[in-house]
Amino acid sequence: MSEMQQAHGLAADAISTNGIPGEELRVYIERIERLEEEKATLGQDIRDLYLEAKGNGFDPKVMKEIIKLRKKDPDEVDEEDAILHLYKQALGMLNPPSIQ
Amino acid sequence: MSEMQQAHGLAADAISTNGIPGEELRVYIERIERLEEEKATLGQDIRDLYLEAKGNGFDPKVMKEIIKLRKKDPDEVDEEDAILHLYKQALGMLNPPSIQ
Amino acid sequence: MSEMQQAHGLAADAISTNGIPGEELRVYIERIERLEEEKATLGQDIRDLYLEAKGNGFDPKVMKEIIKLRKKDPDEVDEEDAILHLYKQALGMLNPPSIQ
Amino acid sequence: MSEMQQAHGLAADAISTNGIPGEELRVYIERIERLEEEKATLGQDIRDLYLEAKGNGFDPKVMKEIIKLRKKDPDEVDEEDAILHLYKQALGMLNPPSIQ
DNA sequence: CCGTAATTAACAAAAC
DNA sequence: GTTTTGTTAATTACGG
Repeated sequence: MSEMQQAHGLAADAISTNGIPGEELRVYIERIERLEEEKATLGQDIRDLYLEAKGNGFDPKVMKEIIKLRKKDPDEVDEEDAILHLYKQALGMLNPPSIQ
Repeated sequence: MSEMQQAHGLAADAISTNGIPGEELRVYIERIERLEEEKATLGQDIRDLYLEAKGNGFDPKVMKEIIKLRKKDPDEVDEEDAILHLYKQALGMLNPPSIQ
Repeated sequence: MSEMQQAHGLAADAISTNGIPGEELRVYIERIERLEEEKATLGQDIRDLYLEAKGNGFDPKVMKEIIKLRKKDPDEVDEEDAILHLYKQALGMLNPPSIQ
Repeated sequence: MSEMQQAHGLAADAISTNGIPGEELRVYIERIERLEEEKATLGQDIRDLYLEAKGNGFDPKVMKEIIKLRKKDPDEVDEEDAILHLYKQALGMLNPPSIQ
């Protein structure tokens, strides 16, 4: 068996005249296209949900921030917040203590 | 009925002490997180498929190019190719005619 | 200087045989390439600075966060922080009051 | 000399009460902000040039493609084009030979 | 060197 | 309509 046939794991008649196993390639392409379509649908669903939430008085931008925070380890978040706070102090970026 | 209750369409007892209808917000957040999870799973599936194709001798980068082309209107593609070719000519970027 | 102009003795019109004014196009391309080169150099300088700061004990990620905050209007930042805080309250995401 | 002073290479009086050498941090931040500003200016200049070229009849999208090609090794470009052509053949995506 | 993470550029969508 | 904003894709840099 030739190297190319071994590489692609296909019978000889699945190989196009140019040496590319077109059927195998087509199957990969179509499976990926199908998955990307589903992914795009979910993206649209998510966008719709944010719009609906916005219509009900919620702030999508802040919702996204919440979701981002919930994905992270709380300890990591606290740690990073602490460093950020130190840097703000060192740079005089903090609001007056009365509103902390 | 208060303005906020009207805006959010919720019964009084669904409103947190801070004025945010927490349950409604939580439901939105959790629905979005669920959809994002499914979306991420599909993204992983697509990556896996590219890896499998690569293992079988295909070039993922070129596959992506193919998929991008298939999404476009063929006439658009031809049109843009034609302009690109003109620009290459004008800039002397073309290979010798023998291999065109 | 354009080869084509020399070859064809074209002057003001500078139009290639394919109808594209190659000299004008080339000038645009080269000006853009020059600017992109300078832009890339600055990007490298910035990366070097972050590395140097990291070597001196600073956290580049937090520095980036600081820089992002300094670009925004402080009132906007405070406003958004306030909403974020309300949402966290409503979702029970706040740490115990003792460490607020 | 304390560990922190060594790490930051600063005299004791440059250290804020919270342990962060604020002056050193501020200098880094401001240098980076300056460089980013210059970088943004170049980005705007590039955008302006594309707009001007567009106003003179050139296609910015194709110009970008040209610039991308000129950055790459020509052999790489040819190689990838060849694979793309093979895949198109194998998938029946080629135009009739008469217009190749 | 490979996979991962982060930056950047391209594209699409939505606000004004 | 255009102009910004947000999302997605791709390149690049980094660490294992």
